[in-house]
Amino acid sequence: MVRAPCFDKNGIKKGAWSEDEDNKLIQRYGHPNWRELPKLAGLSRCGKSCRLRWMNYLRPNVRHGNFTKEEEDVITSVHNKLGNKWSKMAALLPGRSDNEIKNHWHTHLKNRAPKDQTVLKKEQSGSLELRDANSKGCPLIKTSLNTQQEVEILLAVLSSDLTSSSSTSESSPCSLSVSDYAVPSDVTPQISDTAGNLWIEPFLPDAGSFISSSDNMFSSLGLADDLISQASLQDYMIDDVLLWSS
DNA sequence: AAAAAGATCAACCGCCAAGCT
DNA sequence: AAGCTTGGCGGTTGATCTTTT
Repeated sequence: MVRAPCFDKNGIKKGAWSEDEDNKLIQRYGHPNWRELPKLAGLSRCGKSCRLRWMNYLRPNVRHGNFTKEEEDVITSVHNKLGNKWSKMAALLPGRSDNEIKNHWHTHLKNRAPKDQTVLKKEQSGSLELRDANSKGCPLIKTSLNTQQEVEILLAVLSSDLTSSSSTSESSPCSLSVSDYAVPSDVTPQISDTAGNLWIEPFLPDAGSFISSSDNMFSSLGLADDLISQASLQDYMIDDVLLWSS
């Protein structure tokens, strides 16, 4: 299930690694420069290929095989909050490589998402929607895109809430991601509901568990403290919300 | 039994940020 | 300040394996 070995025009070998190559790489590991390492080890590989082979298969304590339920829970949880941050997931799962986690997500976990989950959808106009996947009607939330920071707050709040609510019910967490949203920096934030109230109002400061359990997430997004405070959540029911941008 | 379709996963590719010159 | 090098990350590919028809 690997690519057949071959050589490119520069004489660099590509494709599956042989046992002999693995041994040479292991013997030379520790050199501070990945690009120099293959020369010293007598390998016809590029530095990147050596690094990848080492990180995914040859480094000590690397694990392969079935993922445990706990590992899958970690992956699902991080994915719900941060999207495709495979390296962050790998940091939380000793012995697992980002590549393996990524593969496992695409082949096993991704398809387990329920059909009635709430999903975000990027609109052609650049607006942002939150809607039930089965609903053909109005989106739960629809807003003009604002600053990248505003979008990240929106996604962070929604994904965290839906994830936390899933722990007390049978429903599964929804999948949210900020990766697809490029937001013009000069657009004035405008998130409001049909009555013209600021969208953030349902999330007025509340020193509840939401904030304390989400500090790391917000910190990782680089959000200022006052914005984190604004993003706190109280009695938020996703199905009750219908917000439109003006 | 054979062909087709789907699933798996190792490895490659391009982009980006940080560090160095 | 600008350009270059390097390591790291996430998306994608493609060969092989497994299941279905």
